[in-house]
Amino acid sequence: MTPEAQAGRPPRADARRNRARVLAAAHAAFAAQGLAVPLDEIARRAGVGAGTVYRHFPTKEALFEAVIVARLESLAEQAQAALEVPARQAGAAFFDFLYVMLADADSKKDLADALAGAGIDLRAITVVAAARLNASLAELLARAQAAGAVRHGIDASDLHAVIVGALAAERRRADPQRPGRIARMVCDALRPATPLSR
Amino acid sequence: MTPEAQAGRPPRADARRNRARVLAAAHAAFAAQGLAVPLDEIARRAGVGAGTVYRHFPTKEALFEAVIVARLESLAEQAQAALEVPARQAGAAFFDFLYVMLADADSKKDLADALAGAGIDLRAITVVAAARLNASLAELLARAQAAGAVRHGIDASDLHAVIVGALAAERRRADPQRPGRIARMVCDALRPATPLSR
DNA sequence: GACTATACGGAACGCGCGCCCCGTTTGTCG
DNA sequence: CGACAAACGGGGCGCGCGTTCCGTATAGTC
Repeated sequence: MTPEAQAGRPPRADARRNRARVLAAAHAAFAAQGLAVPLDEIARRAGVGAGTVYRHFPTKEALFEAVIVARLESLAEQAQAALEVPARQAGAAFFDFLYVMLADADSKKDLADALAGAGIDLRAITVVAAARLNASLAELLARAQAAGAVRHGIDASDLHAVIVGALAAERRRADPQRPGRIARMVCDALRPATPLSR
Repeated sequence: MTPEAQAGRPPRADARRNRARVLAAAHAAFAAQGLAVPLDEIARRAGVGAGTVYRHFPTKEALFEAVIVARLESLAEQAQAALEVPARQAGAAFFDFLYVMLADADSKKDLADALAGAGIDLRAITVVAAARLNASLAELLARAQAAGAVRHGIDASDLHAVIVGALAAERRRADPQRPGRIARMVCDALRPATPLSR
């Protein structure tokens, strides 16, 4: 349609800088307090006015989506990378990634809220990012099961549910001394029963 | 102080009935939608006016607390009952109660929210009820461990975290076809490793 | 250094919801 | 059946927060 319009001219330097600041502040604020955080506080943290936030993101939900999509895409990339291992290491790759995912989201309210769909209806973009992550996750799971490292009888949706649960559990305790304790239990739950593995 | 005042005369019949209605409606509403549900909707569901709700419960949070305390006390009673078994059945008693607890809270948002402390600061009464439940739970766990039915190396706080997580996971999927699937996985995670038990 | 489009900040608006008030209804007791 | 207190209900107030608007500041350009 209007190629010059959709390309536009590059945004001003301070605009780019402020956009980045807002995203970072929103990431921190959402992670710490979930969706409940007032938008004014995000603006304050970013050192900008409320109006500036709205020029970059049309709505608060859009801002939240942007933060979540960024995190989901980061996770999806790592999952993709985990698929690049030989079949024999499929089990290790699966569990390693699970640890990464749970550790990344440790004490972060936003991802858990988003995955749990707490109150908000996820928009198309978010769904796309989540779908990519889920696809990789399902593939990792299937390969780990084929390699005998993960029990049969569970599917991707079970895995998804368990991950959401583990996220909620980890964030609940917020125990910096022993991070990943829940993650270890979950991983044990996924493994086929073996003679005492510890 | 004023014994006639604190005893008072028995409340009117319709007052008792309406109080019960409000509690039931609040239970359903909170379970279905969490804290987010507007108070007017609870009143509407109960078939009363908003003013009536406030005459029985001074604040929305108090109403929420009343609902939660009722559920916690019910669970605490069942946990207490589960302690009445011989030591040899400690493992079964523990897992049975875990199933009850997870099943009871299946697809109920309120309990999970309350246990997770989502946004609200729990008041003294709630804490008392939760403490009683936790004490019984810890005792059940200890006995099950002593009986060799549950692995060592986890404590009551681990258990608590896992339960919160499982609640979140169960409520996420809301799959009426296969209830308790997460619960089964969690129970497997708690058991000491054994030759394939399924 | 001046000019313009772009971006900024924060005051102002509207809405939703928790909470309160008061005219009306209803249960209870003589 | 009549009278009085207890309880009801829903309209209204105030606040918090998402969103918008516009006067001001500043990056980019000649």
